[in-house]
Amino acid sequence: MSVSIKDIARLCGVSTATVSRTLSHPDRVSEDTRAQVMTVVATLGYNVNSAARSLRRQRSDSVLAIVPDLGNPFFSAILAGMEEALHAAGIDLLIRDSRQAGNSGEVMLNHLRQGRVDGLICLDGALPEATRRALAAPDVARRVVFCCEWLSGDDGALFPSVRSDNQTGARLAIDTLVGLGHRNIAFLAGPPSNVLSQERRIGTVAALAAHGLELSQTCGGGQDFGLQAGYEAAQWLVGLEPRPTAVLCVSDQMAMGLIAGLNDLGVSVPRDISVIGFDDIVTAAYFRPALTTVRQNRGEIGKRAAELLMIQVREGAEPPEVPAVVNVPVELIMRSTVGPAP
Amino acid sequence: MSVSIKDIARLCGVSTATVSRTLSHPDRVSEDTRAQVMTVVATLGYNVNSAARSLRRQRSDSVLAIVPDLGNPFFSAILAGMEEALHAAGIDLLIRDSRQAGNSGEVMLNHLRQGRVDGLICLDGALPEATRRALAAPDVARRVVFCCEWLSGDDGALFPSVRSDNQTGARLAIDTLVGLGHRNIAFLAGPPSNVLSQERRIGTVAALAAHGLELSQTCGGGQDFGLQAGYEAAQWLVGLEPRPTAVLCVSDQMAMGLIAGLNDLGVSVPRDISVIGFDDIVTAAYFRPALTTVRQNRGEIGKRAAELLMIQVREGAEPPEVPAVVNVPVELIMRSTVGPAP
DNA sequence: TTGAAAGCGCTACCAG
DNA sequence: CTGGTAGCGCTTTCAA
Repeated sequence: MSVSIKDIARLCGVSTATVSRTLSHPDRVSEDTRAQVMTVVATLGYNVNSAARSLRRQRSDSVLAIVPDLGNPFFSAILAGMEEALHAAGIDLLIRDSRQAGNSGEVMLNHLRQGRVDGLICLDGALPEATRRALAAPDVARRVVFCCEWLSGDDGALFPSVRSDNQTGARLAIDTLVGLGHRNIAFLAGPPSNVLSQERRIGTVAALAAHGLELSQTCGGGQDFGLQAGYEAAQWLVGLEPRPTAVLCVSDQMAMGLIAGLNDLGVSVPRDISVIGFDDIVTAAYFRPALTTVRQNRGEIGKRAAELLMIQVREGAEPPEVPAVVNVPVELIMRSTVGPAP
Repeated sequence: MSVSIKDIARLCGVSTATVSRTLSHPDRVSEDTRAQVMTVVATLGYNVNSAARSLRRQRSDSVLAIVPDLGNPFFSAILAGMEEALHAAGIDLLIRDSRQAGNSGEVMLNHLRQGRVDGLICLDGALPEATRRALAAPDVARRVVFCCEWLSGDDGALFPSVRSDNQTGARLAIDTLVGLGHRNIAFLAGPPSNVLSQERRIGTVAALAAHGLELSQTCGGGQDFGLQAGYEAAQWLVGLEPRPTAVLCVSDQMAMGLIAGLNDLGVSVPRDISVIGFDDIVTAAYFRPALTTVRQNRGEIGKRAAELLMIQVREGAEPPEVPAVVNVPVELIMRSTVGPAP
C-alpha cells in the first residue's frame, strides 16, 4: 500500500486534518507546520488518492470531451485550447471518440452519472434521440457544453455552445469566388443532417443571394466529413450540367478528397474548377495545390468552450435564462485552389 | 444528491451488501433478489459512484494513453484499437497529448500515482530523464507498456512494448527503390534522438548494404515528424551533390511536406525524385501524387499494446523475466510517388 | 443466500 | 491555528 495522509500525520506529529489542510488550503495553516508537512510529503513521495478525494468532495475535477472523429486532425488544436484553459484551473481533460466506442450517448452520460467527470464538452451534434432526451434533464443539462457542433431544434437551446461564425465563413468564401467571376457555384456538404452542413449551406445561399445569384447545387452525400466522401463527390460534380466553376466544401478533408478525385478525372484545380475548404487543418497548407480555406480559430474555440463549462458547472451559479452562444470569428486564407472563372 | 445503493436497498427491503453483490457478482445472489434489485435499479436510474467503487476496490479500471501529438492522424487508429480491446474488458481509455500539457512526465506519473488510472500506455519514447528514472521503479514499471515508440537504452528493457517491424519496413522500401534503379538514396529522419528515426535508419542502411550500396545522406533536422519539418528538408535535399534520386522518409507527414517543398522548388515527384513515406495515414492515398508508403497495422498495434498492459497489470501475475517485445508486420503500399531512377 | 459492520483515504465541520 | 471525528458510497469479509 502506498503512503497516505495518516503516514504524513504520524511522522509530523500532527493530525490528518492538518495534513489535509496543508495540501488543500495551505493558507489556513501556520507557516512552520506547512513547511514541515511539505517536507515530509516530498520525502515520502506522497500523492493524494484521487478516488478518496473525489468521493469526499463529490467532484472529480475532470471533464470529458466527446470528439466525433479523433482521426480528423481538425480537433487537435481545439483540444489543446481546452486543455490549456482547464489545466490552469486544475481540471483534467479526458478525451473520447464518440464514433469509436460504438455508443456515444451512453459513454458520455455514464461518465457524468457515475461521477467520473464533472462536465461534458460535446463536439458531436449528431446524438441519438435517447441521448438528447437524457441530456435535457436539468441536472444533466447544466453540466454540458457544446463546441463546434450543437444540437439543432429545441433541445439545442438548453446548452451553451461555442462555434465558429459559420455563416460569415461561407460569405467570405462566396464573395471571393463571385469577385473572381464565378457565377455557377456548388456547395459540397457533409452528412445532410449535420448542423455544420446546414449552417454553412445557409450562409452560402444567403451570400449568393446578396449577389443576385442562386446556389447551383448541393451535394450531401457522405456519411462524414472525410476524404473519401470528398473523393466520391468529384464524380457527381463533373456530371453536372452546366458544370459549376467553383465549389465551397464543408471541410478541408472533403476539399482535398474532392481535388484528388477531380485530378483523377482529368479536371484541373483551379484552372477548370476552383475549390475552397473549411477549417484550415495543418495539411491544407502542404497540399498541392495549396488549399484555399476558411480558417477556424481552433485554439480559441476550445478555450472558450472550457471556460463556459467551468462557469456553468460552478456550484451556486444560477444558470442563465438563455445559455450563451459564442461565435468565434473566422478568416479566409487564400492559397492556390482558387482562380478566375474559366 | 443522486440515488445510492442505500436507496435501492431500502426500496427492496434488502441490505446494501445484497445490492452491491447483485451489481458486482450477480451469480452470488438468488434469482428473485437479483430480478427485484435490477428492476429498482432501472426504475430509479441508479449509477454506481465510480469514486466510491475505486476507493474501495483500490483500482480505477481505466488506463491512460500518452500520445506525443494528437494532431498527427497517425495515432487515431491505434487509439481505436486500444479502446476496442480495453472496452471489451470493461476498462476505460483516457487519452493525453504529452506535448500539450507541457509536462509529459509528471502528467503521466501523477495519474498513476494518484490512482486515477491502473496503467499507462506510452506512445512517446522521448521522455525527460527524471521521468525515465521514476518509471523504472518496480511498482511503476509493471504498470507501463510502450507502444510504437519505446525507451532506448537500459531502461527500455524494463517495459513490454509493441511496435511495427521498422527495419523490415525500411527494407521493403529500399528493395523497391533499388529494383527501380535508384543508387543514390537519402533518408529523411525526424528528431535525431528519436528511436523511430534511428531504427528505420538502421534498417535503411542494412538494406542498402545488402545491395552493396551506402546510404547517401541522412537529414535529421526536424523537432518532430510533421509537415513543416519535411517541407524545410526539401531545401537540404536539392542542395546535395550529387542529388539523391530517391528519399525514404520516416513519416508520411514529413514525406508530404517534403513533396510540397520539392514542388515549390520546381522539382517533380516522382520524375526527378522518388519519395516513400512511413505510416500510411489516411491522407496518403488522397495526396497528389498519391503517396507510396510503408503501412503500419495501426489497429493491431493498439490492440496488442492494450492486451499486454492488461496482462501485466493483473494482480498476482508475476512479471516475466524479460518483458515481451511484439513486432507487428508492415507492408509496402505502392502508389504514385515512386518511379524509375532518372 | 443474506446481513452487519468495518473501512478504503480524504475533507470539512465543529470545538477548543 | 489545530485536532477529533463523522462520513462520502461502495465492497467485502465474517457470521448467521
